[in-house]
Amino acid sequence: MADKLSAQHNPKQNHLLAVLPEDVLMRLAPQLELVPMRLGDVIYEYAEQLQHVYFPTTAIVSLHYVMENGASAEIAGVGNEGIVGISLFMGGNTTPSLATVYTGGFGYRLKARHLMEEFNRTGPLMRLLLRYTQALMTQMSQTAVCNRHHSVEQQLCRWLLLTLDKLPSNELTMTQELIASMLGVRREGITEAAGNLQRAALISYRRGHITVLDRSGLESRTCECYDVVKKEFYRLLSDTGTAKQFPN
Amino acid sequence: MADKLSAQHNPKQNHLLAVLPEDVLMRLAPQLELVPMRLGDVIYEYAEQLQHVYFPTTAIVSLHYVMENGASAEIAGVGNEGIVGISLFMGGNTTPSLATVYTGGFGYRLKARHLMEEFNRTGPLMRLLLRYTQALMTQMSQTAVCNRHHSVEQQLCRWLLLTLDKLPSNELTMTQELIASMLGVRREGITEAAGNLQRAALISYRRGHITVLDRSGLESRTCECYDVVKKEFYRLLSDTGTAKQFPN
DNA sequence: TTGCATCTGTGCGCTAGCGCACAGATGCAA
DNA sequence: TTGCATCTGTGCGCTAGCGCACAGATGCAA
Repeated sequence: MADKLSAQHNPKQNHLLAVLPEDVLMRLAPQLELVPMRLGDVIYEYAEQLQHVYFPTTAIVSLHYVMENGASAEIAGVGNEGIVGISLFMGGNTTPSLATVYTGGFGYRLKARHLMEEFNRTGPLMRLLLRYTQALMTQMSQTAVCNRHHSVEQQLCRWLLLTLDKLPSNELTMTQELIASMLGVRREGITEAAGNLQRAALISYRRGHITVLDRSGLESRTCECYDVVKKEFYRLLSDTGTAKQFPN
Repeated sequence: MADKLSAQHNPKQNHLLAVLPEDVLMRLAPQLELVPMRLGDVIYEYAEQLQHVYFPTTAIVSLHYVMENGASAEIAGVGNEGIVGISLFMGGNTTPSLATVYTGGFGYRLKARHLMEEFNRTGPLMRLLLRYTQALMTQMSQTAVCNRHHSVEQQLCRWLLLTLDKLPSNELTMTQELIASMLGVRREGITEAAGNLQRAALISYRRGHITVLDRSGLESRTCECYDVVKKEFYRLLSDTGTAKQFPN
């Protein structure tokens, strides 16, 4: 099993780890622990001291806030382009939001202490993580803008595209109910919007599975928010000053 | 004039500068330049290299995004508790959003080079700014949540309270039109909500001026978002590890 | 192979907020 | 002191999205 895993899995499947200079990655590698991240797993919640950070490879994590009345809203998503647990190095150690796995898969986790040792060298890892954090802030900002001004259908398109960008295939495994709770809208609203997209032959879906058929069709149907976020991630993480390119 | 200014103005009116250890502030102080920040001044815009960062003392700045169709939405606000220009030290040097002064006043500006010199010492200033950035992220997140789930009246209350927290008095100088464009809603919506608050004797207003009469009344009328943001700022900036207390 | 939990589809009444239009109030500039 | 730009108030029709209810489809577990 371990052999099989190491054949299939590699820390460089995570883009942040992939762009680190070799010497930094060599120092971290012995501490990186491949772990399954299962649908519904809570990676952290409010007022909880972070013990680890996670570099997802095939899993996707949602950062979201759950209100007193139980309603929720996603703030940002983290997949193979990022890291879960930024409040560790930002200094707050926790946030009012939750991090929950919404697409099961794998990731590499690293003990808080080991991350901070490398971060405190104030070298490439620190610079990379701060740039990543800024990109994440852009995603949060654009979520706020999009929630304010755009239709459920536009938001669904944006969300599908952002999720797709973190996946190797064009199929998402998730129910409409789950998408609705991520976006903070009614399930029926997603049923209707997804129906429109299916009739337009942009996606096809069956119980719990969505396949994107026409990516550029979705792009033309979404709002500008998707593009803003994508460009900002590219800008911030493709020229990291680490003399390595961000995988596209 | 300069004498009068220095009598009235002090870098420690900005809370971030106030909690810095004396030796750090002493190094920065000669480089801090008191500048007026006038209503409508654009502190930075997209794709512009930051030349300075700003520590507002009496001014308030809005970080907002303007859409292709001209509509806008505020992402977060920065007053005497913060700094404008975090993308400088985060490494991105710009953001897709704009920073515009919406309450005129003063602030201290610091050349990018001088800020980075101190930041790169990786001491108390760096730790403080990263914690502040995390608090700002919470504000952005909560803006997203609030935009999704809460009524215009609740949002207005939240916004008034957050703005009030950055001001010395209980009077805000701004038109309903300006508030509407900050929140990204119709001006008529603000007229209606403000009318309700006035009839409830929580505020009184006249053309361009809003006076808050009953702060706790506003607090009981707003959503949980205000409290989340306020507590998080307090938590992150009151225990900075700089052995000084954050002014309340 | 069937049963059943769960997912998706549809309909309906309701309302918050939008866009537009225009009247009246206000207060600064000349 | 007046004129006028600008701010605030109000009304109206419209619609996106909500909450609720329930029917039918699906696909996994036993």
